[in-house]
Amino acid sequence: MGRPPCCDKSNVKRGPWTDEEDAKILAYVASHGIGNWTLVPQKAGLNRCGKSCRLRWTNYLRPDLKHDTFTPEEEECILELHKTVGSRWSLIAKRLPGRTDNDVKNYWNTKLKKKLMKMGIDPVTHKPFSQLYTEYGKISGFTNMNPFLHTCTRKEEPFDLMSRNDPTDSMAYRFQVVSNNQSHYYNEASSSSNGVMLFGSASSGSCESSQVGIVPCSSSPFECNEYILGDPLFPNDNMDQMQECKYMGTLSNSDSITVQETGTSCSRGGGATSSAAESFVDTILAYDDEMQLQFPNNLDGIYDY
DNA sequence: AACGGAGCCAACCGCGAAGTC
DNA sequence: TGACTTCGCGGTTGGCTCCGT
Repeated sequence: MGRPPCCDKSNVKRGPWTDEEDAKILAYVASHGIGNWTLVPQKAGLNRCGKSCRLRWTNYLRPDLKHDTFTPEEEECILELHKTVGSRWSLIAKRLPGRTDNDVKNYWNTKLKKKLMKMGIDPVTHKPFSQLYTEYGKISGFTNMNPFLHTCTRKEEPFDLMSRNDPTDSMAYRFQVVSNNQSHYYNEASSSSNGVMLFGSASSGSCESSQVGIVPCSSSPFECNEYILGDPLFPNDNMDQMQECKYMGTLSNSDSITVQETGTSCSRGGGATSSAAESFVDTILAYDDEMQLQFPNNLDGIYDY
């Protein structure tokens, strides 16, 4: 059973708002203030969905909104914030008085994204394409791997990311991709519309300390292996192995994060990781085979990789 | 003048979170 | 506690305008 519609969509007006409708909302808000939006159409005498009324108010009619073009300072601010939080438009808009998330989103999609691309900068990672190709090459076997790995290990476990002023208002996600010899961890900057994940930055889970370019994270440390431990597909013996190797990420002064080893016993060498990765892949494939046998009709062709 | 493509932006959609009973 | 309602968000779409041919 789906969620019931907020209103009878066949009987409400849609599309562009008229001056008269705008005036009714403005008059209603002026006398009643902002409250239950589902009641607004009825009380204001509008044949519109309440959600539509709210949107019209928040994106266009609010008296504190700016309707002029973005200034270079605002543009700079958007770029900087997007570099940090990705496409969390409402977060970015909160830092720009008079701008809505819709404004920022549209401005990004129509102007800034293209501008960055013309400059040879990836609008997702904010890194030069040349640098991305280099990094991409380092993750050998990335494209040859089972594509399931690119998406299945997304850990829907938000962690506090950056937000230098307000540590509570920003969340991001990390990904684990097990490649040939290493586990790679990524902060999600955004995901593309076709479902292919795009990675904001990478930190290596190798046993060597490394300095990697990365979107700035909060000062609160994290442990990479915690994301693997909760994975039901990951064999227990390998989990134990992973547990031995702990890394701590901390924010340095610059826009980078230092990943360093904090565990006392890091027994995992390249071979061990490779074996862990292979076991992981094998487990998934075995699980997949089992599913195929159980539901041959449902899975036929869907996971054709 | 007519047409088509690109750019732009307001509005819509669907989902998850938060709130209420 | 769980069902239901409302809100807020990010992604997407529809349609208008501009511009080149």
